[in-house]
Amino acid sequence: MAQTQKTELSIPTATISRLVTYLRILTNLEKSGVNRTSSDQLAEEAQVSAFQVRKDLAYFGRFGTRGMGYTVLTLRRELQRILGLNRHWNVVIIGMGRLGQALADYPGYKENNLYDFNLKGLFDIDPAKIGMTMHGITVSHVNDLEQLVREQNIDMGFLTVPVEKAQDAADALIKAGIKGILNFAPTVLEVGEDVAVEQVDFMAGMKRLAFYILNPHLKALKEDEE
Amino acid sequence: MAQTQKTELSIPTATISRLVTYLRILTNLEKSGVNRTSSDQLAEEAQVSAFQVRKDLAYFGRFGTRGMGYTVLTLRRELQRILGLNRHWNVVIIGMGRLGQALADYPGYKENNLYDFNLKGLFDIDPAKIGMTMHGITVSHVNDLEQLVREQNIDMGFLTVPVEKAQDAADALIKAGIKGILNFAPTVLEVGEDVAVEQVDFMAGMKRLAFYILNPHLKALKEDEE
DNA sequence: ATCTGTGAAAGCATTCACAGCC
DNA sequence: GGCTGTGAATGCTTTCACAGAT
Repeated sequence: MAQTQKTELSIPTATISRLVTYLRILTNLEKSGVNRTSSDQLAEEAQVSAFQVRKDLAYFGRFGTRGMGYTVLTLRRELQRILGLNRHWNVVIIGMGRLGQALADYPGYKENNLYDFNLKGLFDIDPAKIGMTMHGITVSHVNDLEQLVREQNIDMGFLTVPVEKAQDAADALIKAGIKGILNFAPTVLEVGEDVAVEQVDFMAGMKRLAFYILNPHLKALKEDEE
Repeated sequence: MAQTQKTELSIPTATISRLVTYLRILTNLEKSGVNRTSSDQLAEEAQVSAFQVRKDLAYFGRFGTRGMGYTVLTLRRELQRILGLNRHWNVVIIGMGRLGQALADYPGYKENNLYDFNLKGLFDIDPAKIGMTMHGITVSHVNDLEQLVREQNIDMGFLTVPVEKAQDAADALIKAGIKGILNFAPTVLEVGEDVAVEQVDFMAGMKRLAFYILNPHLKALKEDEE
């Protein structure tokens, strides 16, 4: 039982990735002072078809004017809302090795009215790291995770621990009540179906790239736009 | 003309991503001293269906024995060969900011007989950076890229420049003869169809994650594995 | 005339069922 | 009996063609 209940309308995951791209393009257009755009223009910048742009938007509503196109400001705001980027997101990092430290130092988590991710906690299990202050935040033991998540309403966790500890760390995040994990460890996490995981793995990207360099014809199933 | 010529057999891009995952699982099994495995075991570890594992492998040949399963060593070697990871890959980094430096420092580009990516050059256009030595390699001006690519047979480039310079840098890589780009800049590169691009963008991952946390039912189109 | 929004068709990827081999 | 390999069926995503709005 509980077979694939189609809740309302299933949206392709590829659509969500493209919405992120469209939002970026709209932001750039807005910064350049452009007021109106079209599915054609968005399609060209995102290198997809104009059909695709319109279909992607149609999953969420009607945002344009026939014969006229889209208002950049309006569509930008709508995509921001759809993606949930019109509110604050509270984030913790678990695993304060090189990568965790680099992410704690990253300057780009806020962009004016576009998105606002707030680093609220840093965690590790290594006694040598606990108590250190990085980027104004003191590193705590993973045991204290649950308390912080409750008190500060944490939304997502970055998982930057060594691969052999990734599942344990994920379990700790989930037990603490976190609903989304950005997983930098090269492993497939087991999580319940109420927890979202996005994978970030540049080595996997390199390996796919190696394949596609060796097999260029497999990428050539594309055409000239126009 | 030149419409979608189906060259031999088009392989889903998702299949390539999964092959990378299967290879990692096989490597771990091998390290643990396991000799034989099955599509069921691989499926469980990769969190896909056993059908999927067999179909993915079937695009490339027959690697198992009916009734018996797969030999870990053999299948690991085959996947390595299919993905092109049984040879050396020569890599350059273009853009020696924080991220470029972190990637130059990364210790994991070789793993025994599993893969071997060699950093052969570091490039920038900032006079302040050119001449500096990082990780034993001197940073050169992008103008010298073409010569190095020819002399050293460079296969791929990591693009770690600011987003507004990404297309120019990609053009320089392509002009120099590089066939694959690992793009860390948040932009869709325009490249010819004989150049492969893989995107690495953790901020985009965060934004998708925000959407899926807000819309958990869209991920719930899955089932219990038995 | 122009460009969006959308049902229908086509094209892909996944799932299935079972034939084939150990 | 057990587990792979694979054509056929299903289901999902993209493409298309055109109706609808300005």
